[in-house]
Amino acid sequence: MNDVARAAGVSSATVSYVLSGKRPVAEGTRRTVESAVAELGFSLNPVARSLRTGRSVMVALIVPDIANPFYALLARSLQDELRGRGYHVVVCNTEARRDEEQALLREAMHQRFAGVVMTPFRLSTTAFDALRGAGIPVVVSADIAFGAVDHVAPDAEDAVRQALRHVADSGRRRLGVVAGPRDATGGDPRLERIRTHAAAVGLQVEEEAVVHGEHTRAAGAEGFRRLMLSRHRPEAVLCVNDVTAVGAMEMADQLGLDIPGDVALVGHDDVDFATLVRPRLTTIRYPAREVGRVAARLLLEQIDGRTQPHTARVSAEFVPRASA
Amino acid sequence: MNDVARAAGVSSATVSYVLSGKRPVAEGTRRTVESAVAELGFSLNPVARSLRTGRSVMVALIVPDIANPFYALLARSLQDELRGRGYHVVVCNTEARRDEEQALLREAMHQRFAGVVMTPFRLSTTAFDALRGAGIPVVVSADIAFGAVDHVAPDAEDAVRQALRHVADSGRRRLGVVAGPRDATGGDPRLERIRTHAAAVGLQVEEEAVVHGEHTRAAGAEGFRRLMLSRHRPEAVLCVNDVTAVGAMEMADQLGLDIPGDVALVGHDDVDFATLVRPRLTTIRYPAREVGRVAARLLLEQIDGRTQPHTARVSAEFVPRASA
DNA sequence: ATGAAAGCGCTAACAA
DNA sequence: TTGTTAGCGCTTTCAT
Repeated sequence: MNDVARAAGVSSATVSYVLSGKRPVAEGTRRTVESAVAELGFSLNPVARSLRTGRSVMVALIVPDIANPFYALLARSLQDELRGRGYHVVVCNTEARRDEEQALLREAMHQRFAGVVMTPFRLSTTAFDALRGAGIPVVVSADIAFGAVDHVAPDAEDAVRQALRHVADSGRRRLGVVAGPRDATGGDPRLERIRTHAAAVGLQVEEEAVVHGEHTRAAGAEGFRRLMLSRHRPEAVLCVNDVTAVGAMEMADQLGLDIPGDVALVGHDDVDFATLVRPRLTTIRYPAREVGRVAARLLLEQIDGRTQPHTARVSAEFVPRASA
Repeated sequence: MNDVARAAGVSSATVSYVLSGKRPVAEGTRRTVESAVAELGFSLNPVARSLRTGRSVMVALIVPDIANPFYALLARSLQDELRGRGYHVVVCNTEARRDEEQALLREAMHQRFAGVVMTPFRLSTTAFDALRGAGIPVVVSADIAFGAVDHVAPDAEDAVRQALRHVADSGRRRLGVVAGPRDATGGDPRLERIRTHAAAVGLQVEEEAVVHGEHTRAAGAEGFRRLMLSRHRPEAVLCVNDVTAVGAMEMADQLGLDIPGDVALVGHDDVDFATLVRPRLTTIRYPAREVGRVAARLLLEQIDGRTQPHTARVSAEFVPRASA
């Protein structure tokens, strides 16, 4: 920057102000500086800037697994929205483990990240206090709220109600659920929602018809197997997300069970491959792209000065296809 | 850091040396400092460190689209390997566009990134000279080499030969190819490999049986459609990757064509959903996880001082399933 | 074995 | 309207 200042015959402060526009600069001076900048191909050093301002240009996206297509699409969307404002997205995988979640949050603080977008699984609901204290904007994308931070929450009541009515209408009674991990923070809201609406349409969700596991293909397969081998085999199974649902499908194949003939199957999320599997997966869509957009919006609002926490609702939607 | 120094009754230099281990420190001093660090919950400011050393702790992963499951898995793998050494992965999407590729490379320089892992598509082969000049480690994951930079290259001759023999053995003669974009740097090596080995097993690849397009589902569908509606409809189609192959599958469905009955289909990559579609996709596996591992290894070697460019070969493998 | 001090490149008070 | 300057927190040379 000093080179530019010298070339333009001004002080480095003036160069800084020309570049940032934070203080009026005489037209002529501005032009001289700008051409010196162009001449020398100069550009600001973001690291020095970060040190001085205490804020970097990196936004952490902290999710269980970027290889899960839901999070991959969320990452893509978030980046598309943030790039225009000059922010970069650092992707971090927690594997839904509490220690990783905490470690990554700490790291985000140390690195003075410009913001954090996270889907926490096992964090305590007060885990973001430190970040907030450090003035780092946070957006949580989850079924439940985590303290007083911005929250992108699904509006899924209608969709789940429709899904369950759809299942009930096909004459099924006994419902099974492949739920999330038992020790996730706040339990499993998707499971609770299913319970609530199941009751309303006369569906039974026995205690032993709920199996818990991680949000992975393997866990989905295993959970589904347990359900199918239980005394009171469910006639319809809802899965906590599409990845587990696909695991369930593969297991059905192995067990020689027909979907939806022998058992109906419903997922959550509507990821890319939901229309690729056969039968096509009936699911409750939670739009990753829009979640990314909304998260970016909330984050930028905070960066721009909003301090009051907001909750934005994103509508889920029932998507009946062939598996139920 | 000054707080720690004061608390321990030493200079900040000593604190720095205790933390970095770059100079011997008396056992007693070390302990005093360490407990002061623990006491105050101190940790180094990575931004200040980056400013001073001229190297940040961020590694850019620059790919066409992180929502493509191949790249998503590559990202995951790269992070798993790099995290232990304290590096973070910044994911950048180019949409395979030259201007984005260049812009992101420039940005990586300005940000003083610790390294760049990239799958370039339309860059000139000298595009990395500037980065190299700035001393920033680069690893390219691509079919072709890009100048004198580290290169993770597929070793695919055997796999492609097997694939084509497999197709030939099933009695097909006319081969179609859904290839990559026409203006990609270095053409389309996958296409060329197919051409070479097709000749060897007596398969014909007519000029009009090659269609070009992006590596997307939509482009795959469109390319496949053109092939199927051409005068000399191919009896087998090879796709540049699995995403396009799945697009082709969907198009086959729409056109009322049976796979592999009416036309055999082979993909590239073996992404997650290759076993999810029906029929299961026959493909040429290119192991994303290992690509990530190898890229990380090469990158770390450079960070640790190697300057001589290396090429690492990763074996592709023919995976016969139901679509061909 | 340890300390003093310069300086990485920038921003923002304060001064003129 | 512009300049001077202090420092952000660290690493590293040089001195002790």
